[in-house]
Amino acid sequence: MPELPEVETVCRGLEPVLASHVIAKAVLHSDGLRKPFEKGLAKALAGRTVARIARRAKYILVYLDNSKILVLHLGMSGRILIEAKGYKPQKHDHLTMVLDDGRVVVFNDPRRFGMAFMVDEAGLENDPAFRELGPEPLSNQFSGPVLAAGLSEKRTPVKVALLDQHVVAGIGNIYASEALFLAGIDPQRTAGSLSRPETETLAKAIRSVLTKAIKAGGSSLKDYRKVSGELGYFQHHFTVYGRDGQACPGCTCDISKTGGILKIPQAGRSTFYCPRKQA
DNA sequence: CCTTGAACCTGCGGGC
DNA sequence: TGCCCGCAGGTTCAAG
Repeated sequence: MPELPEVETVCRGLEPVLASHVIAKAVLHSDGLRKPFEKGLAKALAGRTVARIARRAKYILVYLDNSKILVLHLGMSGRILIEAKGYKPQKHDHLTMVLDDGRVVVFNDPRRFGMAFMVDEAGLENDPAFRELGPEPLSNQFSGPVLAAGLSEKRTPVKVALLDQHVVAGIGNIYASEALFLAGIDPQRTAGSLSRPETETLAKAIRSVLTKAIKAGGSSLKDYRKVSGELGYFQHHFTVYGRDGQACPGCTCDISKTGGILKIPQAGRSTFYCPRKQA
């Protein structure tokens, strides 16, 4: 679920709930996620006021009033829920924060690939998790030439390169396939073999795909919150991801002969593409 | 250095 | 109905 657009949607939903609010109490309900929780994490949060929420790559940054940041990563299965006063922790809840208005922010993650840790605001860019991150694809730090520079020396398939957070930050397995489809580029192409026009097209496709997904998330966020406190969960309509065997939009060929959209393994993960549009 | 593959976890759906 | 298998949107570490 959580790639850049989903994380961005969660951040936008979290902002009005947390910003300017006091974390009255924080409670850990497990030993940790990927790594054990730092000693004193709950204590470090208690009594702090949240200044603002931001996102970097797939990380949620909760800026506190003491120049420290609570960093959250949703991993594969992490969710943030906003629950009403009196909420009782449930299965796979790892961290809950009771706010000054009684509401409870819940970090739930069944697979425990997520993360939650503190970092000093001043040291954010030097933290191992952030130091080597590539450019934000929706910022003006990102462009065709920047993408070209990131891909040029790579011998991996371009799809695999897009998952490398050093090249560009925030793209995951879904949007890598989606962007390459939109750009009309074969995911099996060697990253370094792309021409300048192709990297330009791909950079634009990345921006387009992510922007549209955020827009979809933003609009569905409102609706979803009417029935549940979960932030950023919504059904996307993907063009190729998860649609193997189905017809590719724009293709007029006979699926019974072509097989439609293909699913292939790359670097241990599934890639979806149309061999006719992405040749 | 670069690249690949496995590991980390739980839950779910499909096939038998 | 139940069991077993493969698979899942991410990151990191070891080994080649």
